[in-house]
Amino acid sequence: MSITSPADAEAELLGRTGFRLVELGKVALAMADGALEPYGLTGRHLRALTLAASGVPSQQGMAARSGIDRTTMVALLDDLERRGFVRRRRDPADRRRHLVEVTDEGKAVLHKASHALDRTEAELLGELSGSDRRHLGRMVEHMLGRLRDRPGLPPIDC
Amino acid sequence: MSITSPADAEAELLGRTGFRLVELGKVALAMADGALEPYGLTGRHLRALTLAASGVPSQQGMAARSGIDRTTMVALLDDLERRGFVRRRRDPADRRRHLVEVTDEGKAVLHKASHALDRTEAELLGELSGSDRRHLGRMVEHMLGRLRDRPGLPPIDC
DNA sequence: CCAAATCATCAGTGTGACTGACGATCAGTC
DNA sequence: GACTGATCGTCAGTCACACTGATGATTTGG
Repeated sequence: MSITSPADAEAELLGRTGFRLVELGKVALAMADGALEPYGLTGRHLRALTLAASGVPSQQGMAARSGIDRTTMVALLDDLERRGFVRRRRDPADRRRHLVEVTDEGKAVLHKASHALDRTEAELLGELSGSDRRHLGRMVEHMLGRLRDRPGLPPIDC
Repeated sequence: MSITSPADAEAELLGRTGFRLVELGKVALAMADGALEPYGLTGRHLRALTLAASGVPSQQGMAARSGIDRTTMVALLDDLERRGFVRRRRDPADRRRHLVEVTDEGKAVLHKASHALDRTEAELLGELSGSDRRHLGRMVEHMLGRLRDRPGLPPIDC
């Protein structure tokens, strides 16, 4: 399809499914950040906290795994530590490393944040039926699966 | 559902449809920027160019319509003008305003960019069937329709 | 024991958009 | 016609944010 009238140019750009998906992604991120805000967390903080909870050994390992820059990871963990959600401890087995362990407070906030995200997700998906949600999930999964290790794509650092 | 084991925490976060949608949006944006790059355009340049083509009168009107900051719009149009894609002219009816008109070169690049985005979209949607694509489009549309004028959401400035 | 590699960190840099101000112009009022 | 307030485009300064490159501490392998 080609551009027929000048006034259609905008509609043609904005109407693309790709553009809508970009828009939807931004809205979803904004909603998640909004839901996390009462806990003083951003999406990246949560990502870092989750990585710590999943037992990734070193900070650089967490950075590599998530695509977050290693120096940014330091700052994120600084925040989380200041708030008492994680604790850094030298790895006795390799004293270059810091073991990042989630405190009880960190676990509690992770739990609460998880529920907040559940509510956000419910709001995001709106009145979509169960089968619609499954279908959507499958299609998104399918697209991401094919594209994820496409050359030249930046890592998704959340 | 609650977190059962630490190792599941990451999967639970990353497996959410909301998170996947954020990821897909970022991938889609990166692909679009990649497709536009040969023409020296970014998504925002294209958005500005499209706004100019659709006949929005003033620069500030374009900014307001798109959510792009007014000073950023100046810079975008500076770029586009330097490349000869648009031309600024005082509005004779209101000499405060600049009429932004798309040059023939601008129209040509808009046309080529549109085709590039078509190809990107084909790659993004992959092997989804026609009915899947329609279903996806309807669902995305439905979600965006409900969420778009939700309070507190930032404008989508592309 | 030494060289190279790895880890966490930090200071400096750079990019990108926003804030606030400016001169120019217009619309409405007296 | 002069005055006031609003709007337009622009620019300089600022701010947030993440990245580059370097550093000291530590480990690993020869």
